[in-house]
Amino acid sequence: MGFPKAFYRRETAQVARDLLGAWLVHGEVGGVVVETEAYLGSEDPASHAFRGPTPRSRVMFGDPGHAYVYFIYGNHHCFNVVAHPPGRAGAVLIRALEPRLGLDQMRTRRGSCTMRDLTRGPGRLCQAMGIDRTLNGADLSGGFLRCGPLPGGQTAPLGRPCRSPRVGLTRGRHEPLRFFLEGNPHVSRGPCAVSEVP
DNA sequence: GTCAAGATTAGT
DNA sequence: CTAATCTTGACG
Repeated sequence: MGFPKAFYRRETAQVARDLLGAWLVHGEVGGVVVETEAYLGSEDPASHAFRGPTPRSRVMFGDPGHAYVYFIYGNHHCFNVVAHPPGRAGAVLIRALEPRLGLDQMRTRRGSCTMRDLTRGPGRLCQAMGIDRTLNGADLSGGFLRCGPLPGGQTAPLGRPCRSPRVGLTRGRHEPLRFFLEGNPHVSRGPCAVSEVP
């Protein structure tokens, strides 16, 4: 089971916070979310939704609880979860995962790398999980691609929720819209925590 | 049509 | 620190 739609129909930053510790699965592979970033609508100059809907950003204005996947820098995919209150736009970038399921398959896709680097960083995470643009717009509840609460039997990931500025931006750089589990080894390098979150 | 920038990564 | 690599969106 995935999260109910109402889970995604809230402030994007709140959803980004609550996605820490969530279970994400694509086919035979998956893991626990340990790092996210919120990208908002017209008020966020770093967001693809800043200048209104375009062919690419259209899904950010659409149904919460669907995937937004885009291609960047000629090599990499980034996976987002569409999340926003009614009438707005926004998505949560999944930046890092603690790998739990299908480690062999992920390793095969990623080639030679340390276990720690398997799903650390948005591009690596997509490569390991086999996520690409064909999943853009896909529903995240209960199908081949699934996002939901941590199943019983899975142990909670290490670390307390914290927040900091987002990684790799030129504009909108100061907003503390990155969320991560402080001290978790699968979190990417980035700004140190500026505050904890409940 | 043209062009610069980009929510990254691997390599020096 | 820098190159790689190609899509997107703004502008004319």
